Amino acid sequence: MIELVRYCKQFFEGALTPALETTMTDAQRSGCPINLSLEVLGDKWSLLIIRDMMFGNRRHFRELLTKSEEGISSNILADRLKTLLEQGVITREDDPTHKQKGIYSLTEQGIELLPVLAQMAAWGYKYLPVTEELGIRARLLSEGGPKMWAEFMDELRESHLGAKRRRRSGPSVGERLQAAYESVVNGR
Amino acid sequence: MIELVRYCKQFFEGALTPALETTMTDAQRSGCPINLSLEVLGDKWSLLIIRDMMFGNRRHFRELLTKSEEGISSNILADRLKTLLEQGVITREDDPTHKQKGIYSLTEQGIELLPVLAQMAAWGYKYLPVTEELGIRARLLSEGGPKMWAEFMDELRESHLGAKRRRRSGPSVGERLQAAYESVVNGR
DNA sequence: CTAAACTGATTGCGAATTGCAACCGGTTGC
DNA sequence: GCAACCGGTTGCAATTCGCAATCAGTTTAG
Repeated sequence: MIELVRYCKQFFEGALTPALETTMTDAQRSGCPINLSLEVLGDKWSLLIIRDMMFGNRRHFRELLTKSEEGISSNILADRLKTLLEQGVITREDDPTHKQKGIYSLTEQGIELLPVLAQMAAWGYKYLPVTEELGIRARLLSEGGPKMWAEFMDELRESHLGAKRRRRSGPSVGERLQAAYESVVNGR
Repeated sequence: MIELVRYCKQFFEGALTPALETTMTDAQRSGCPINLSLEVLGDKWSLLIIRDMMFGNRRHFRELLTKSEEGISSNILADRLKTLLEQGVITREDDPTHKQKGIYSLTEQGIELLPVLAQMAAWGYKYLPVTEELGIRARLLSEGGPKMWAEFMDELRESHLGAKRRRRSGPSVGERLQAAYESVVNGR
């Protein structure tokens, strides 16, 4: 793995355009899919940002900053958003209603992180000291299984990618999760 | 969350025994299952160690250290093994054949990280520049689906927990994954 | 029209974490 | 008895993290 880095270095050194150099800064340790995923998402914040975008409908910088349960700081948030943008997990576009606001959206690649989050949530729910309010979504998603995940991903494709979705009867998965959360918060 | 930390600090400060201090170092940021999972596994190495224990049959310190595709350093490995032990993801016992060797095993909690790894591998395989050799396991696991995962987890329960497993016909999932990997390495 | 609040960030700085190499005492195999 | 191997530990430099303060431009309230 280190050999590979050395190889890349001697191969590219001095011959890179600045533009390429900035995109090649990530020296990958191996071509293993788990390792590559961890190099993109393997820290304490990236997946939390994705979580908030998926389940909390946070689409603006300030929303992600202040409505975060864990209290991310602004420089970390800015850095992670930049990385996720570069990796193609999210996109950013200007908000037409406010010249400074940006709207962050999940890409298809980002939406397909839902099963990862769902499995991670199920594991945490089973083995870690999860709060009742914050665990209810994990429980419902786990019970709903891959079928529910697929439905939720379809909803995300609608709200983040603008994809048309065939109409369903009854409340959406997102609405059901939110309602369940609120009913726990309000003491049932 | 920060308030909680401050509260704990003023509550415990100066009144902690050293023993309690070492076990209370982890100040959790929130009771969200995803966050709690990330506080245990949210770094670049922990899940790679689990991966090597699951798919590479690495059970000793030196095996994990030297046969790692990515080249983990010994202090990091020691630190992560300690954390995973404390969190109940793995266990350690003395190797009866060698007074210095320890045998690390996955607990049931650790074995149930397989779906997380499988989803992460599937995502990486789909979206990241995965090597053919190192991607073949991810492809087979993805195609095999939850049924194959469950079978593999049963095999892990046998090799790590000493659980009895009802006999199956044909090669095990572990053997099939290994054979597929080798056939790719040997140029088919 | 002006002041306050809000926008998405950036900067500075101390503290914690990481990565690397060297090293350690004890054990095993030859 | 001696080299190789065992699971780690230590020292140190470099990077990253977390926090608070700050910034320039934008919107809103009075």
